[in-house]
Amino acid sequence: MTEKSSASRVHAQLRDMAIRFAFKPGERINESALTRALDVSRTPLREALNRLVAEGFLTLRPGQGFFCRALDPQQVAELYQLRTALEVEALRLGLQAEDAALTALGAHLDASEASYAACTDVAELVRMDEAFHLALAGLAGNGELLRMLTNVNERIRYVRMVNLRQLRSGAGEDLSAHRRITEAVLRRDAGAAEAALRGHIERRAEETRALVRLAYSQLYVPD
Amino acid sequence: MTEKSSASRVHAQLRDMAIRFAFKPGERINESALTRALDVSRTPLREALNRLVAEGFLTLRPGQGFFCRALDPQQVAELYQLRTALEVEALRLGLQAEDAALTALGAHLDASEASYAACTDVAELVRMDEAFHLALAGLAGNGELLRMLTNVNERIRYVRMVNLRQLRSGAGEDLSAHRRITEAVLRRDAGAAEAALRGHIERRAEETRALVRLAYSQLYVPD
DNA sequence: GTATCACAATCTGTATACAGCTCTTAATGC
DNA sequence: GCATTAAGAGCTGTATACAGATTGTGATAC
Repeated sequence: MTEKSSASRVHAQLRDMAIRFAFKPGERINESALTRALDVSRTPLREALNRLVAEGFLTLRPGQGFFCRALDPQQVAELYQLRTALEVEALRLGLQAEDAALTALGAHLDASEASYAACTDVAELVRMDEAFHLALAGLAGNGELLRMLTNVNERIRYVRMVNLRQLRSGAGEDLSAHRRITEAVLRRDAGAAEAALRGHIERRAEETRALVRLAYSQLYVPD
Repeated sequence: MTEKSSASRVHAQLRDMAIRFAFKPGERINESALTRALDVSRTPLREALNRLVAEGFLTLRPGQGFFCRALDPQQVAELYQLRTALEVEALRLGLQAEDAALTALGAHLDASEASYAACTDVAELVRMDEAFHLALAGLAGNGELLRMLTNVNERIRYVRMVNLRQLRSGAGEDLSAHRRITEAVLRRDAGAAEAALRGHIERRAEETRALVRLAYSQLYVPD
């Protein structure tokens, strides 16, 4: 069953590790240690690392090797703005989709709403949250846009998990945000849909911004 | 003076080649030939190729190697939509910038308008066009957004050159589009600025779409 | 003339080897 | 005790070697 190449397999593994900050922010990545951990030679390992650099998960300092990306408020804020840009434009485009696609989105929400409210696993929660937003953005039928949005999502997934954990433990989560967006979409009300979506993302961005600023010390929880 | 690593140097060279479609769309890339042409071994070459895959310039078919990206109307349309998404949101954010930054954009336009109208070199024309849009997007102060926009620009630069060449030889170029956008920005008129920018990009996208569809056969001009 | 199959050449993907640089550490001088 | 420095280990970046797969070619059968 090990059909795929070592490089792509290692690339997927390393991306998962980078998403969950298995490498600490700013940390240097030891290639020799990784070859032992992942049981590959340095050639495919470095090919995967180079791809992760291009994807924004790592940086490469010449002569010093690969480092994990930083995790500062500025970077997170920028990525949330990027997410807004992509999702809002995708929404505009998606409103041109045919009725069947829109009602499918509504059905998706109806089906997942209950399990979303009942879910206690934060990772699963984020997965469902991302799934809704990706389904919404998918209405645009733009593969490149979806690819970039997926990349942005992966790069902020960690702080998004912390954000949702906080919301669940605290008081403030607004479970009807997705519903309001979806209803505006079903009405093909572009103004209301865009306002709801933009407000939803920016609210989460603001929460996360405060989180990253104030709680940086406990933001990284080692295994 | 050869300070930088082979891999990054080769990466820059290959990106330039990919931008100008020195590799034909869909063409398979012969690594051995490239090692001779660029005078490096396959290891840094393949590291650079892997980064270009992540950047969207190439694709990698398992067991068959690297291929140049396609050049089909759908792909181009998607990238133009992506450009709209990024630039429009950057404009929204940029309107919050301080006066000095806005007037600097106006000065940039004043300074370049004459040479833009007089310029006959299409490559230089595209460079100036991109420079204006990047300066506009730069007002947002979002490095990640600018990075993605730069990548999108590089991937559509070839068709943009063809588009501008056609506009210059024909009748239709609207040289005042940038001016109208800038004036709305200086007035901090968000609605007018967004409408002008969106209309400008979508007009060019539509021209390019027709171009790619109808003139695909002469779109690729080998050296 | 067309399809099938075998063989050879070529290419991809990976492992390994090695040169040069970087960082650490220990020793020395003050 | 502290800064400086020199030696050593470890690491990065690149070249090369090799196994397996793929593609192209030519022969053969029909």
